Amino acid sequence: MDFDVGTRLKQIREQHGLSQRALAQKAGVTNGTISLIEQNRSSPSVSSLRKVLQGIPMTLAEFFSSDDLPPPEQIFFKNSELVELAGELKGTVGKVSFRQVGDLRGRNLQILHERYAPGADTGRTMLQHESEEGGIVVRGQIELTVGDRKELLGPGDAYFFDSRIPHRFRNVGEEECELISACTPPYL
Amino acid sequence: MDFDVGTRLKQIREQHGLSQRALAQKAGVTNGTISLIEQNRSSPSVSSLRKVLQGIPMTLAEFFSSDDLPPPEQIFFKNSELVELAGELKGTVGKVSFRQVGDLRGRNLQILHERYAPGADTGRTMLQHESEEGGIVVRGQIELTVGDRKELLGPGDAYFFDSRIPHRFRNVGEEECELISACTPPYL
DNA sequence: CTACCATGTTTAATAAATTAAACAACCCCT
DNA sequence: AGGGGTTGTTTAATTTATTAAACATGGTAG
Repeated sequence: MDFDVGTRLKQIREQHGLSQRALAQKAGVTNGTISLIEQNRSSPSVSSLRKVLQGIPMTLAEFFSSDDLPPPEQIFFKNSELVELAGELKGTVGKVSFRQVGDLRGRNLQILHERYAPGADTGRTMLQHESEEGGIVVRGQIELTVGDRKELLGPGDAYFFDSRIPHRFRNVGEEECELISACTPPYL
Repeated sequence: MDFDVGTRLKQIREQHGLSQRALAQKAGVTNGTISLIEQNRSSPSVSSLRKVLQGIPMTLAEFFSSDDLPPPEQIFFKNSELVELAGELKGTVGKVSFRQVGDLRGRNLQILHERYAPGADTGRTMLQHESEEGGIVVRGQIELTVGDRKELLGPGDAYFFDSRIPHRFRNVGEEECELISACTPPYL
């Protein structure tokens, strides 16, 4: 957990086009404080940091959520690629199957049970919400396009991607398609 | 941005079954420090807070991403109670159905596609991970017990609850049960 | 009931963050 | 060139957090 508070603050401040003094005034601290923090020569109290971030403005959660999470490398998962977790669950009785999509270190997720009529199509290409989404196909087939990758997914197949990448769902079959998905943070 | 650091820390510490002294030792600070922070009588420096959280362990981002969501009041959702979102999605073409489980303000979620053989049963009653979980039944029937509430869920029905509440899944039918769930933060 | 061990709280001494003000460097303008 | 304005940095004084140790409470065994 080596979080570089100083560099992070400087980065954010400059991204907002603020000088140390300008930010200091809006935040109600002195410019010296900002300087020392950015050099990591003092570790601000959270109350100070909160004041500083109020001048941005930005929440503490946003500040520390700068683990610019690299987009997961694997996007499409075939049925057999789902990770079975039942074996690692303690206290289970009988035959239980828990199968996980990818190696998620998820964020806020919205669970969706989606159905697509034959020929149905979502033209959604851009998301302002920085979010991730994933899902599992239950019935039928769906053509999923994510960036420059395209895949036809059938029952048991799954997907997981950063939804800032343009994407699209199309039911190219003649059967209704049913899938269950999750999105983080919630799409609506 | 009124983040209650003290209350938050106390909450987390107790959820992990640690005393102030136990946490202090693991973190490399004194018990008095923990006490004062929890009473909001001192605002820790982020370096101190980082040390404390390392004893949990927990990242700063996770710590501040605690918009203490009150446990959702509704636990069981009948098929018809799922919230249809397709109408609010812009740019869709054709017949698309997006149905959401509850009014989630989710956190880190783990997506699971679960199957239960007839008679299968999870005896899991306690979770140390503060987490939420939810899911949708795809096939078969499952008896879900959450705290003092019990419900038999069939295809299309769903659930959503705070998994710190003792809970249990039982397939009481003669058919295999299949459901898709999500858990936040990841269970394993 | 008493002794003991764990818990959280408080207090004076110490260490560290924050301030206020001065310093140095840079750019722009006349 | 030389002001006037800005930038970020530094330094001594002050405020605040942190420590170490004592205090108070609660439960439990003997």
